[in-house]
Amino acid sequence: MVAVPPIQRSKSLHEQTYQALRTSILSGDFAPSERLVETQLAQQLQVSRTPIREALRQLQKDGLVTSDGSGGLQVTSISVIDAVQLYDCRLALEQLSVAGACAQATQRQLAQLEDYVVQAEALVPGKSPNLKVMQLLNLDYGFHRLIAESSGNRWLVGLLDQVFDKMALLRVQTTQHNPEVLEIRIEHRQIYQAIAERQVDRAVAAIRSHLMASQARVVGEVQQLSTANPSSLPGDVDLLNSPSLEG
Amino acid sequence: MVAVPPIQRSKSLHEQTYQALRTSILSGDFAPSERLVETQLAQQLQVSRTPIREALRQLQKDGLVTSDGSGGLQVTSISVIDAVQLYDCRLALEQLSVAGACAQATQRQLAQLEDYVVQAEALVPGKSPNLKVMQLLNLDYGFHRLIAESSGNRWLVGLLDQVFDKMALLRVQTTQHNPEVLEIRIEHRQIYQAIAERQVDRAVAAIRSHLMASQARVVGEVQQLSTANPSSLPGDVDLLNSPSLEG
DNA sequence: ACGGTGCAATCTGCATACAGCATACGTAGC
DNA sequence: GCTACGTATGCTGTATGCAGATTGCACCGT
Repeated sequence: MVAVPPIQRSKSLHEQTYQALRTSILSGDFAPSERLVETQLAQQLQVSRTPIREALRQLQKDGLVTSDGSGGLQVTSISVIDAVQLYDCRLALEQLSVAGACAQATQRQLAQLEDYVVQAEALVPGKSPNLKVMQLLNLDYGFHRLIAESSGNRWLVGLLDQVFDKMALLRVQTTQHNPEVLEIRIEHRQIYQAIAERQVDRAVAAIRSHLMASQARVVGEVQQLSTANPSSLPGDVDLLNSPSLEG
Repeated sequence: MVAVPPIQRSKSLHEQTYQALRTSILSGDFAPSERLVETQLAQQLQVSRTPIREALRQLQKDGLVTSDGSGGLQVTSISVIDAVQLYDCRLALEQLSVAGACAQATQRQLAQLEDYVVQAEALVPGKSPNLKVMQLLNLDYGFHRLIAESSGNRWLVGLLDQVFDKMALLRVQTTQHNPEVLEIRIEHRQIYQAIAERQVDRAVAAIRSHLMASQARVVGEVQQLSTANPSSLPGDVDLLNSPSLEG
């Protein structure tokens, strides 16, 4: 009996549809408040409405699409308030994440984490700034997600993924490209070093200051953007009453 | 123009189906590892397979049902390890929850919180212990959920709900009824008082000790149950390597 | 010109039909 | 008797058809 690898079975259409729509949404391929019409999507993706509907239900659970009152669906719109609250959730979860990673990360995972840090640091400044920022944000996502995985807490990874998705959505809806984001490379190295040395307190402190700085960057940028172009974004109110990242 | 109230429109079948199945699952109406067959469910609920499928996709996203390898779905089975990890997530989130509630809870919400505490304390010991524990656990759920709502963080509520669902699932799968759970009434009052007095540090400390105690109760009970009846539950391993509620 | 009514187009919700696949069972060959 | 193959049954995945609802528009009346 020779070792015959199992044939690659293409995933179900509703799964592929889900991935395709999710990617499109997170790439900003849909205009804000554009209605997602099943028949149109079905025609574009060349499938029937049935897998489309199932994919849309999943996206709805993800919070990436929202019912618009009477049956219709549209891409969820993330406000500044949402961003602040999402960062609060993210900080709460990622503190657990780094603590778990300090205790549980394997050598292999630590090496991968360092690789993310090094890759980000190696991004040459010559390139087009936007592309560079894009790549940096991808590395940022991978770094944080790997920390969560390293904690060994399967549920934590799932919860954080949901938060990440919505933050990515905010990003495409505001097209952030603040040059200050380059700072995260320094912050990432500090987080990595603390984890690699298994120093829980330092790691928690590092992730906290990283996320608080990120939150401030995002809020600042979005508010600047919404004052330059008023009424283009929801939730443009003062944030001073929020508990925002305390504790 | 007299005020005519809008007619009550019954929700869509897939929504009703979702609610019905969710309730059934969290009530333990399905045998562990029993396969959920679309056609059977459709026949029982007297609807076609289409709304059933949409409801099942949602439940899958909720983590309440899981694919069993080849297309089939079954109720998710929660192990002791999962319980520990879920409590870790829950603690991370609920610390944010109480901190937010300290800052944001309205007088009305505080009154409702106190009502939960009082109702729990008033549960007469005469009743059948199981019924009493059941009622207490319902009050427990309402108490914690209202704290999350009081924080004003809409995403936090959603994330916590997901955690609560899985813990409820664990409960029905292990039929916990540890008499020690009566302790939570004392712990709840302490949490409530700290929130009512807007003392963030005390509230965070109170929720932490409450959840750590709950985690210990649940783990102890499940492990006792699994040693009494070995191999009836998954994940019966030592937990000493887990980061478990540190930080 | 303006408001209201009726109609047409479009979309969602649901049911059903059909095809492919997995599993279980029975049967034939050894 | 045991293994291996063929077959039958049941379930999932997908497409499609139909009914009800919503929206936009045109037409009519004032």
